[in-house]
Amino acid sequence: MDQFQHNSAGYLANHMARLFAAGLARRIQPLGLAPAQFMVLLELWHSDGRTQADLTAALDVEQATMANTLKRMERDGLIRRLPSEEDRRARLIHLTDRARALEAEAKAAAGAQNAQALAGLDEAERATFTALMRRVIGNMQRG
Amino acid sequence: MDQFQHNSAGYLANHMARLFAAGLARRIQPLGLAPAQFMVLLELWHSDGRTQADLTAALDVEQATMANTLKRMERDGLIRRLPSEEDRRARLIHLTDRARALEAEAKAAAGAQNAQALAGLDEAERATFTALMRRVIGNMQRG
DNA sequence: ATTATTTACATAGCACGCTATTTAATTGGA
DNA sequence: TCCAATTAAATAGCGTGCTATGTAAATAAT
Repeated sequence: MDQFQHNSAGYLANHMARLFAAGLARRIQPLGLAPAQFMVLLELWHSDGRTQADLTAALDVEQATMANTLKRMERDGLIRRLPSEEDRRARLIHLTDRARALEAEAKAAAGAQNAQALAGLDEAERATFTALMRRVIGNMQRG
Repeated sequence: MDQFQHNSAGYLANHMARLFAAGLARRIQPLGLAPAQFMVLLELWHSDGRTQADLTAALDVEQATMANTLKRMERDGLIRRLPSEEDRRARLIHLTDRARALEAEAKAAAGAQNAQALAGLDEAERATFTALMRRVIGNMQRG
């Protein structure tokens, strides 16, 4: 039936994620940021000077995905990589002044996107929604 | 805080959609299909011989995205494009025998992925979940 | 009828996700 | 100690999403 795709959780999840990404992209583009860069910045604003492996684990993406995102962030002047003292294979990721200066505005933009997405949902509905997403994520992670 | 990204609806939506896509990809790969191709096939199994513009609207992606997906599907022997009689700009998309033969197996694979994702959710929870996703999608579409 | 606009599709170029492979450094075991 | 296994990161190649442009056909407006 025609409803199969539009009713399936998988289709809705994909559609919803695309709309989230597009909305966030539109809002942070004036700051010179892309969505995946913003996620890395969230981690680094929280604690700077981490390894690529640490960021990879924190955001649950593949190592190669993170490596490419960091390459673009370095190109764009958002991070610098300094050799680690303890492990000569690793390079620690450090925010630039430019990236540090973007924190408030970027977080506000992301907050606005979340607010728009969740408009009309009361606190209980928001809690239910995120709890259900977490359960579904858990189901797919083990398996 | 560390919880910002992992608790935000946007992060969860992105994560969930990636897990859905990865699970579906793994399940339909033995059939020689990729996720976006499967979505197009769902539309064509339902009604064949449509225009690219029609498929674009049905799946709510950009025209260029659909054009590229259809190019790969043609390359992979899933579709053929026949000139439209009424409009010489348009080419109607037709399933090949190979694509037609994959319907049952591919739908079963997608159903299994959805079942895994929604395991442990009763009917009411599933209904709540999809209803909430639809509301959130609606919020982001208008604006 | 001619011109302007719209429509259908293709293409270029980019972001970001993935798998698979390679290189270099570190760690562990014989 | 020396060799094997592991670990950190880079790179290649691809799928799928996007915006921006270009081209040809169809439609609308003058």
